[in-house]
Amino acid sequence: MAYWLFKSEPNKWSWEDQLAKGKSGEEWDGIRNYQARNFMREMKLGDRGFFYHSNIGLEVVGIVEVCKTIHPDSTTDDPRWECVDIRAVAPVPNPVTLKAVKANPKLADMSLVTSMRLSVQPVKPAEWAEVCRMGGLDPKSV
DNA sequence: GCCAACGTTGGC
DNA sequence: GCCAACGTTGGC
Repeated sequence: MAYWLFKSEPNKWSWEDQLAKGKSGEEWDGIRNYQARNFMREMKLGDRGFFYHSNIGLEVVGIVEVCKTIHPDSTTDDPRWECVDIRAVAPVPNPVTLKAVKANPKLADMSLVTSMRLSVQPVKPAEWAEVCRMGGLDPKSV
């Protein structure tokens, strides 16, 4: 299983919005960046991801999973843009802030730190476990 | 609201 | 194919 990180501005699409969609999930549309799209193409059903609030909050607030693999983005007619669907799995009991990520030497190479502007990012298994631990989650249970 | 980083566009 | 101009993202 692979791990990812999804960024969203909470005033546009928040963790609460995602939670409200429940098990059916929601299209992760609006991505207009090739790198981000290419990562979504690599995603498989059941892959896990962090849900990160950018701009407001600046913290990892939830765990999501990929519930539909790559398909055309319904918000555009441009065939270049595709996306996956994700659904909420669990909230993070103690949201992990960007500040805390930056302060943790183990996470110095995380894309969140090194590729600040990328809106869909891969997360290494060790980083996944570390952020889960910081958030108060057992990595084995999510 | 500012501005740095960086991706994209378009003229040549 | 280069590179300057421009637009967007996102932390601060």
